[in-house]
Amino acid sequence: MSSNGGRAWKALIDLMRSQKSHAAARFARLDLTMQTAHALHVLPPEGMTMRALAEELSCDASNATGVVDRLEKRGLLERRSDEHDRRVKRVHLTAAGRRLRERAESLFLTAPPAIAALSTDDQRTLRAILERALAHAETARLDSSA
Amino acid sequence: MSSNGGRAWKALIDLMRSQKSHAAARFARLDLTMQTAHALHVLPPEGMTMRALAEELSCDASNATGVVDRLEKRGLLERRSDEHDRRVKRVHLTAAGRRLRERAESLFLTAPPAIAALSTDDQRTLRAILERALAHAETARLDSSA
DNA sequence: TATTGTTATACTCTATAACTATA
DNA sequence: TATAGTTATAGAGTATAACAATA
Repeated sequence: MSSNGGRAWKALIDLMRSQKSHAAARFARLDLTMQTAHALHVLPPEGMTMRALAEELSCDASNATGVVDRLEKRGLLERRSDEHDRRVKRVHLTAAGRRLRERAESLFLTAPPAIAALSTDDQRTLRAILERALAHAETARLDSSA
Repeated sequence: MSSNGGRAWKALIDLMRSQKSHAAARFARLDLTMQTAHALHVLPPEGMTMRALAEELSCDASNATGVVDRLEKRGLLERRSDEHDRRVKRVHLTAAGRRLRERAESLFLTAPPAIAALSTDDQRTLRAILERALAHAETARLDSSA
């Protein structure tokens, strides 16, 4: 037999696979991919270094350059050189970027049919368990970078 | 405030994002990507048409050609022309493909640390709820293709 | 005419290595 | 020397359009 954890993981993979194109299509209407949408999502008002953004996007720094290039070309964000360390560039959302982010935020929080069809109880329980799993993931991430 | 369903969806996206490279790295040790691993996973003993495989992979038929090309080049599967309809090609796993699939299967069922760290109760509940969500997704899929 | 599979094309994501300009 | 960011490159996933062979 297989463990519940293993089966849960398999179900998680299958569910994401079945929902992925649906989710991507919704972001595509804003001319965003999951990755560019996430970049808008995590950029704080005070900006963020390229390095930190790459970390947030779970990708190599060279890929963050491309993501920022595409968004900067559309005027959604801008690079500013750091005054104290001229190697560093901080990325800031523009007004247009903040407006688009508002619209993207609601998509992250709109459950697709497969989730919306669950009972209220299931939805609440699912949320609670996934947030506990995320907390474990975050703890592990911090431990490994220490 | 946001709905639990919306929050659950957001947590699902975040969790998959944080686990994706970890999962991909495990399949990479078998020289498989998530997509090629899934192709091996779904191929039945009697083979499958390119069309049906593309449907299973949730991608365009032209992309299935590429996936099958890569696996065929490694001798993991083979294309056979259908006898009754010569437009159709059926894809079959080879012996080597079946052996590799065995090894890949266990990876699909091995929970990453973030899931394994959950309590036994949480793991069982998570599995049950996700499988219900998957059932909803499957129902919707069948309805839309009817 | 419609369908199956393929090719051609273009864009995005991903990783690695090499480079630059700073520190 | 080490670090921040970039460029170059290559492989993979994705979608659309056009095509040949077959039905």
